[in-house]
Amino acid sequence: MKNANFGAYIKARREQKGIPQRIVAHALNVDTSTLSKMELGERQITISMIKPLSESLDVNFKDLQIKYIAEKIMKDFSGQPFLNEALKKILNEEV
Amino acid sequence: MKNANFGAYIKARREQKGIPQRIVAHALNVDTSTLSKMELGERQITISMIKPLSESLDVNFKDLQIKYIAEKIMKDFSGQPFLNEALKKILNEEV
DNA sequence: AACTGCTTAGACAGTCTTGTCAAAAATAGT
DNA sequence: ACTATTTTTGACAAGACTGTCTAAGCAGTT
Repeated sequence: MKNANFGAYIKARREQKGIPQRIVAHALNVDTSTLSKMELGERQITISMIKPLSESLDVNFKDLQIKYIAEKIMKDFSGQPFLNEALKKILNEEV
Repeated sequence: MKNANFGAYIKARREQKGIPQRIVAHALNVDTSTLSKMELGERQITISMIKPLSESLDVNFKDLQIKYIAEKIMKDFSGQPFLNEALKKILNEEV
């Protein structure tokens, strides 16, 4: 897992499809200024934005949510000695 | 994983050992008012506090970190349909 | 009752984060 | 070059959050 930036990924996807910020910003109920900052990592993207993001960008919701969550966790906890054990604990208890 | 509260757990442990807030608060470089609020869930406990917490409370660091991280992740993402897949993704890539 | 130590509550200023606005900068289309 | 559209920037007010201080509440002791 690279220290990838989710905002940059969103931006790349959006440009790939030729969709202007205007469209995506509207789906998120923010203005383009806010979306621009999200893409540049200057504003947080919240978990509740993943659905409208996936829809307005026409990308797979499942993949996007997985990517988002994984990156967020790595951002918060990468380098912690027992991160893996914590993840396993959740997986085991969440049966 | 119950919707357990980490602060409450810390508090229970501390009382179990008969350690006053004064001691733990000093280890964390905060005053007892702040620690009280942490125990009651009115202030955040950060990952960097886990080490001094484990030391001042004489509890196993590994267990405490695992518990802290697992609860934090559940707090942020429980209910998300693809949380498990995101955790597996991290575990697979972090070899 | 008074005293001691422990814990909690409320108020507070300081800091950080948020989304918006207006303007500037960059890009594309003609 | 000009125009229209898109994107970024900086400033800003509003709100949330942090740790501290002070004082209150509580239990035990003398």
